[in-house]
Amino acid sequence: MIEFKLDPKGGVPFYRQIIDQIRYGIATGSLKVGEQLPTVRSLAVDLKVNLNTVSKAYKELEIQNILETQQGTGTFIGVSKIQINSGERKKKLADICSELLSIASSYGFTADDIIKEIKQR
Amino acid sequence: MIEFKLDPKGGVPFYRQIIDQIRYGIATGSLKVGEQLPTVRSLAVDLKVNLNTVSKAYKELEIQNILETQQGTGTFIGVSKIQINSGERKKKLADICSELLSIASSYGFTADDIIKEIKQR
DNA sequence: GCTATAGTACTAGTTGGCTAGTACAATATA
DNA sequence: TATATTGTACTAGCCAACTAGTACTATAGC
Repeated sequence: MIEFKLDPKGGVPFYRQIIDQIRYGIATGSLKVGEQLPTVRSLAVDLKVNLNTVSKAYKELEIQNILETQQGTGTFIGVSKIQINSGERKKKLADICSELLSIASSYGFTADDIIKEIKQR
Repeated sequence: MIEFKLDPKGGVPFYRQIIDQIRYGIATGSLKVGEQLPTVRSLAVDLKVNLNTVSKAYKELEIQNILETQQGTGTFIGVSKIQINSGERKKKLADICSELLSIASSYGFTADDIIKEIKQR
């Protein structure tokens, strides 16, 4: 189970906040494989947003093979990728690093700068 | 000097592409301190965009203390921050790393994962 | 001072992302 | 099979980001 919360400020869209919280829940173990998520309607009511907003979040996570949905039944944490497919996982990490490294380099920072900074934490 | 180029595809706004290219030019040494940039008009004609688009890029870089503009004279690479103000530089690096860490952690990656990935390059 | 050249300001149109309203379709279960 | 429950599809409105058009202001240099 997991407690959802939305922050209207900060500019992060609602559907993305939902996505992040589910991802984080899975990553930290609060959400387990096979567990059922709240229905789009109940979560929508709970968070006081439209059910399409919740639906959009679920849908995106389903595309990423993280959730599995069955009309009439509900939405569940998928057995599939996040823990299993280490190939895709590696690629994702590589993507994230590439993105941020290119930003950093446009500011004149090197990979070493970043590593040093991260290690300090 | 530097050769500007815009990519209409990819979704990166024109003004941001201009910013990135100037930053990159400074970081790599193609643009030197005190050097004059193309005028907003000439660069606008060159890139086939509105002069306001170029102006927006220059203005943003001026706010960041990277460029210095003088109405009637032109726009120049500033002597100031990018090389000198190491305080702001440090903060920028910290920001970038925070961003990187938070995105990565939402995917379940740790700081060590990131460091490993970056070192491989 | 006059004029060319440089940046600035104001306005407006377009577009895409986000959210909501509402109707539809599929499944479970009694 | 009837009905409740679940996800889906389609449409529309809002808003911010982006770009452009056009007029204005400041400086250089003759």
